[in-house]
Amino acid sequence: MALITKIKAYREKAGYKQNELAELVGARRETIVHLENGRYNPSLKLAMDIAKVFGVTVEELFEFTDEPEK
Amino acid sequence: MALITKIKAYREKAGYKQNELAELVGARRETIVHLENGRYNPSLKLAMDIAKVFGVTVEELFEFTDEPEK
DNA sequence: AAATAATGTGAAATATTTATAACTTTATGG
DNA sequence: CCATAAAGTTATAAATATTTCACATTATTT
Repeated sequence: MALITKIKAYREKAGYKQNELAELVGARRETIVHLENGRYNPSLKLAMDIAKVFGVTVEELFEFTDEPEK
Repeated sequence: MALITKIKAYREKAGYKQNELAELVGARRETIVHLENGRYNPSLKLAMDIAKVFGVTVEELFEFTDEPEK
């Protein structure tokens, strides 16, 4: 399961730094880094909080593909 | 943060037992029980897999309220 | 009413996410 | 170029989700 996300694109479009987005959703900057780079499968709450910041659905922001992680 | 979910309503409408839904999404029956009863904040992957079974969005299926859990 | 199926509970073990912190690398502005 | 900001990495610890298992309760069928 590989995670594809558009967080970085939306974040830059909105003009936020990673640390600003982190603060908006009550997470650490490193967590945002890891998510933008598809490191892991976040909690539903965090995913929804981020989607809400950008006014998009979770489905628009995240997609799982079936490839087993190498 | 309290989690409200419509999993049970959709599951019954679709005619699945808890163990059948669990198998469809590769989880344990007890996990479904706990989710239906709002015990915890699932992973995004699990939430999306369940939503896909019912053909609805994650937002339609799950909602977080701000009340701190008692 | 008895038997069985379905749902619920809770504890212990395991897996995974998230936080924390310290450091590196890359971009950006003076 | 130099200074600083922003982004990325890695390791460890802490928190939380999920599995596993064993049993309890509630519903359903005969």
